[in-house]
Amino acid sequence: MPATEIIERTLARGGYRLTAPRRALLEAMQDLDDHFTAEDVVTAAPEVGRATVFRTLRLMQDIGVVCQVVLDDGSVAYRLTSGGHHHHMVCSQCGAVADFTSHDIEDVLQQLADRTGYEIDAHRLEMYGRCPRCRALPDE
Amino acid sequence: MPATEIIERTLARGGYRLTAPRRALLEAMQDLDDHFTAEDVVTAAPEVGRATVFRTLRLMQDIGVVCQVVLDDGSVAYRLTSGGHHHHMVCSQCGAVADFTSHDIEDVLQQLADRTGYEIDAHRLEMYGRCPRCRALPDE
DNA sequence: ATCCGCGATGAGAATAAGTCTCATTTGCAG
DNA sequence: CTGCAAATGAGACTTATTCTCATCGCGGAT
Ligand SMILES: [Mn+2]
Ligand SMILES: [Mn+2]
Ligand SMILES: [Zn+2]
Ligand SMILES: [Zn+2]
Repeated sequence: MPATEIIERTLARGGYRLTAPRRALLEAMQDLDDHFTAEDVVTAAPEVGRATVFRTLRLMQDIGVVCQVVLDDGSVAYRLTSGGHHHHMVCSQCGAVADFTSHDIEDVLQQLADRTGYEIDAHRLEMYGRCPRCRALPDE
Repeated sequence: MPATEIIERTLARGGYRLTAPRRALLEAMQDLDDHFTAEDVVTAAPEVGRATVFRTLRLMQDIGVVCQVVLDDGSVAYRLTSGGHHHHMVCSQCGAVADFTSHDIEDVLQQLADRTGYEIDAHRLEMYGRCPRCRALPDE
């Protein structure tokens, strides 16, 4: 949950202009669910042009403020992120996404690289299941 | 690299009809690269209807004959698979995809689940980097 | 404070990607 | 062989994303 201010500073640091549309989109994304589609953003910020939404989404990914989540049906959603490498756990019941990091996972991947001769310089791990809260619920 | 025959048996086992279009698409996919888009298949099998290509792609995923690969730009490609749970390593230089399985990874994920209280019933891991062959090449 | 250049924007068209409809075909169980 | 439910395909349709280009406005320089 990155503060608007931090994000704006990140933008500036990258040499990007701090424009009204970018501010508006940022705010819109913060008001949206924990993950959202490009179209959600278009709808949530009708005053901003469609092209700008897509451009901004890409920009924010580049500077690490927004990340992609691959849902279990293969579709992609976006999500504000506090930056840094991490993974996702998507609850199939309530739809919530949680961020995860794990040294163990990174270690195992490094070992895999060593063992196979591949040079892994990025990876993506998405997990699907049920969150503790949903598991605790009575119902089916 | 599953033999056509095995796939056809898998189809039959699932109670699906062994139709000419399905045969044609299967052959087309085998002739394509190690991964391909839906559009690639449409092009490679012009005699088969567009809708059937998409339907068949989904069907083959359902029966485990085709899997999705999430590329590093977030786009999705398809790939014939010998079935079973596995992960991908995508070479950013030559584009080749290799399948991977690792007990260590599965173990670590199970531990993560235990520790966090999440119930993980599926996951997706894609790795990006360079394959041994490309690393061995002289050039930049 | 003002200016100016270039990055950024938006309306809308264009393209890409995937889905739907429904009349016709066809695999295959009986 | 027959009958019929499953499967197909043409092409329209919907949805997603990119492109174009005239105009705008952020922010470094003065
Ligand atoms: Mn990781
Ligand atoms: Mn796995
Ligand atoms: Zn949940
Ligand atoms: Zn390679």
